[in-house]
Amino acid sequence: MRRHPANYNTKQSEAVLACLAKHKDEYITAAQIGEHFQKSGDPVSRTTIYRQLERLVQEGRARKYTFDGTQGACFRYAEQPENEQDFYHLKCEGCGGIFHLKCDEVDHVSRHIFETHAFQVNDSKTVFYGKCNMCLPK
Amino acid sequence: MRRHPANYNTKQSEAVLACLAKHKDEYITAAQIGEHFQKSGDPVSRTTIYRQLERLVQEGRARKYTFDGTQGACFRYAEQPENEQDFYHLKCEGCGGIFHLKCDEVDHVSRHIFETHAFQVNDSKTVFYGKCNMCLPK
DNA sequence: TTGCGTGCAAAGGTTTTGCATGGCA
DNA sequence: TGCCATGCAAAACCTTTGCACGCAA
Repeated sequence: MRRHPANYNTKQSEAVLACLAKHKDEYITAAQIGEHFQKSGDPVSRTTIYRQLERLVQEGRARKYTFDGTQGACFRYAEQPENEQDFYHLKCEGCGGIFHLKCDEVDHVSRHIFETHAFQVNDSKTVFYGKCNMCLPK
Repeated sequence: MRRHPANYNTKQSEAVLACLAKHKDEYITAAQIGEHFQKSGDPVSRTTIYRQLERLVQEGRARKYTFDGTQGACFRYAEQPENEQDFYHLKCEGCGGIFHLKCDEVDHVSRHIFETHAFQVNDSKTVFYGKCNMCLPK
């Protein structure tokens, strides 16, 4: 039988996805997902978490990011937006927060870069580093 | 005696900086710097490389980046541009190449994000992920 | 002697892989 | 039986830290 994504899942697969959904837009790490399961009284091995995350990314149900972190580089994961819409990311170097940006002006620049500089921007992965409102001096 | 940056350097410090200069705009890793010294017949310990890189970044003579890599997250380093100018980065997800972008339109968006979305963009760290000319389908 | 750069070794992280087990069709 | 998800342990990385040594002021 040809498996469809919909029934290709196991308990842990769904659990990992549910965890990403619960921590919507938080861009959690594999370790954090592990802690989540630990607390919920149903621990899942780190290995399984990584394998499920990899699968979810392959299936287009999760996204993998490499944001600049304070303690070192590591991968972070988030749910794939349901409507497939793309948005830019603002990463605050002060508080570490990650914000979404949906903005026509940026879309315009994205097109401009493609037309003028022959580079096709993948909006959802693009990251503007900087300082958020709260972290700006004064 | 108060040391000045100019005479605060040792052989390895200069060597690391020279290596960054030699691999200009390549955004090399600590490991690659190590290989560079290995090949040149004058090996330097990994520890020293990291320490010199940290110092160079502190002194504003090098920049530290966290680019999304294929084989995992790690830090990459590059010379600080002599004229202190900032530019955006285009990271090709196909070939892994990193390109510089100096563009008024992007500068404009940078200001727009600050004025409208209250987020101050650090231009030199901002990364547009996507596909370069060579890697675009067709 | 004092300060500091250096390098070895070890530690602390994250992520991946090998292998045996167990569930389910 | 056969497939495959699971989990333990170990490996492979990257980066940082502790400690002792040696050079130069």
